[in-house]
Amino acid sequence: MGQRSRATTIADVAAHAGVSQASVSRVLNGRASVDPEIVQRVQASIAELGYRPSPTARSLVNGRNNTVAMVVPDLENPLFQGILKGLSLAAARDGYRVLVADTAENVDDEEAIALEARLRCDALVLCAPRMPEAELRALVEAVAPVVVVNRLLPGVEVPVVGVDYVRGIRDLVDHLHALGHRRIAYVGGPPTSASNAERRRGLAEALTARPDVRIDELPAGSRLEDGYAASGAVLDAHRDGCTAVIAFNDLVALGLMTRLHELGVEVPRDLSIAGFDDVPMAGFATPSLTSMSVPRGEIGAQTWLRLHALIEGGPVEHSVLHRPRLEARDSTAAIGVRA
Amino acid sequence: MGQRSRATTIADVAAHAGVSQASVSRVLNGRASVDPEIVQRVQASIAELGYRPSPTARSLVNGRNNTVAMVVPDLENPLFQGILKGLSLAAARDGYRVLVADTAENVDDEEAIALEARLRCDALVLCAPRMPEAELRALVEAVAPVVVVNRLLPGVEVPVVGVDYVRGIRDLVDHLHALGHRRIAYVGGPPTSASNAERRRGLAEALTARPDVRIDELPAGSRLEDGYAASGAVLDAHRDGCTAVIAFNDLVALGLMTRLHELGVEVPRDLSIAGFDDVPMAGFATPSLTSMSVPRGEIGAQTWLRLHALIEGGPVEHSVLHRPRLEARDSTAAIGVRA
DNA sequence: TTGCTTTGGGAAACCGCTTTCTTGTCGCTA
DNA sequence: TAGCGACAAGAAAGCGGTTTCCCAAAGCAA
Repeated sequence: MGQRSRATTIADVAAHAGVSQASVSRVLNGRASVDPEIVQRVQASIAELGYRPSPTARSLVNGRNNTVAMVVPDLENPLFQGILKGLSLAAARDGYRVLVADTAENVDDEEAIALEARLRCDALVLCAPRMPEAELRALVEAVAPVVVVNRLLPGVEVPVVGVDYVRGIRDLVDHLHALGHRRIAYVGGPPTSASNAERRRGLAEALTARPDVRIDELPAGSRLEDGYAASGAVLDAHRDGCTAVIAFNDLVALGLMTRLHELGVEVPRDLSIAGFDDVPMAGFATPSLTSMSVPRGEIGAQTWLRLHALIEGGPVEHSVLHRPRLEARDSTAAIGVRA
Repeated sequence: MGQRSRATTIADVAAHAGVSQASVSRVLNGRASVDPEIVQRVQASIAELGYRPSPTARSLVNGRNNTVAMVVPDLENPLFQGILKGLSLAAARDGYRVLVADTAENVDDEEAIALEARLRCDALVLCAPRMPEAELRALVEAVAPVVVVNRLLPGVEVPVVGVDYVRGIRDLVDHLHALGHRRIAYVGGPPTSASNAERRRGLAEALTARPDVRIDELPAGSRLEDGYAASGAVLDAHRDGCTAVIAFNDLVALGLMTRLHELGVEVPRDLSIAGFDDVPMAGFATPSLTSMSVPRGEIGAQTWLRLHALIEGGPVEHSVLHRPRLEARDSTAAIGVRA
């Protein structure tokens, strides 16, 4: 690419070394047995001319890029960042690069962006796609090889890597239950979020397993502001008997705690609060926030593993859901005297 | 790319429409005057066959990719994430995609990664490169067109987009000075960080401008843990007369505040604390954290502006340093009774 | 020595486009 | 009616590699 003045090509090298292009190519790719003397000459010429093969030309003939694209709804989401980092590092080890495509939460653009990205890459990672399930099924069909992250897609021949939110939430409810809590408020995430739906399924399962628990659902969102704004509803629930809160994620939990602190509600004495994701800040909140830890980088690495296998046509490792790990900290405590 | 079974090519379209490849290409690119009837036929064939031109083949002949790479020391750094997001959205508007290359803070790999990335792209963004200045100068020469972010490079023909840390720190010192603080502790960042050096220059300038101020430098780092761990040194400085702290960034400030809270030091009554970067959490800390706000997305957008101009060979907008905006919050207050 | 199989390496085809070059057709003027 | 210029569209030449195909030389057995 680019406007460097006439980069040296394989033809230049061939001429300089007095051999054919084919031989240079063979040397370059370590093909067949080439006369050691020719290898020498070619390598010398390459070094002298500072020759670097054009990846584009190679792509054209090889039909592959050594590039994959990650399509993501919002690059600023810490979860996706961690996944991107893990993916990009793992891919780099295999000589692949990662292209990012931010759909800016624009559901209608998702498909077009994915298709376009696929044209430039050997494979795709669809990160938490927002589109309706039917469309998604058609899309993954069209853009294979592809790995879907953080969105379940039952009965489809596509590896899915994600978080077992159902299990995570159940574990979290168990934790609170063990602390004596029976009335729990769930401060929910964006209504369109698939992972929010998973969390709610977890709540439903937990209810079935523990009939003595009651859960109040309060709508909120996914950001600090949303948690902050949900404080009113939470306090209502509290007055109504809730002793613990599960927030959609840590940001919501932190925002909520901030507001509760302002209002003089003491956590965990008056109210236990738990988040999800275990963002770095969770351990540094006051009080430190109980959360479910999600291995972000690991998810990225696992994603690459599957994508790579798919690209190489090797055996496809199957889907995997990472079970979040409970990080019990100070924001949840045994139920005690109520304010 | 990819293993789809023999994608349709321009030749297929030409055959199907009964015209030459050249005509199809002309239709595709809106070139010259083509018989409207042929345009019709070609477009019909394209639609019917579901033809999409190969970006790779186009790249080969056009000598460009419509892709740029962003080389970054650590994708998990919130600052770089914001820049990446801004860059990628702005570039997308012009039909460009962004490739990410994480050097994992590995200084020795930076050059190789940058050169390799440049081979696949039309241009490069070097984000806070860690390498020594001499090498960097040689590198930017080699990989042009390039824009450097968050690292000053005086006297070089390369656009630099960044943050005016010097000015930001001076403004912050002014803020504290206005509140009556004269003894300030600076909890510094990583020794190799160029932006840390800039901040220190800001401190030096502030001292010159305000001879009545004294600043104690304490080494720390860039993360929550580093701030947490720096509490001992900060308390020493406090006992020694410091009434305010400027932290390398918000994470350090937040980590420090967490520890101080644990130790019963009250902010801002006993000690004023200010951070830098204005991460989302800053406004939600307890007390809310005074910080210098940096327009992350805007930096990304500005970077694209320059890169695009460079690629197109248009007039190069020159370097720009964004002056951080003071977000005065509750963690800094007028000097008062000391604990 | 002859004849056959290896084997190394060059010529050329090809990947899927864009663009130049060339040809053929049409319309116009003399 | 012949002749010239415009112009639309096809043929073909790249872009920079890889790979097939083929030939010449070498190695070996008979």
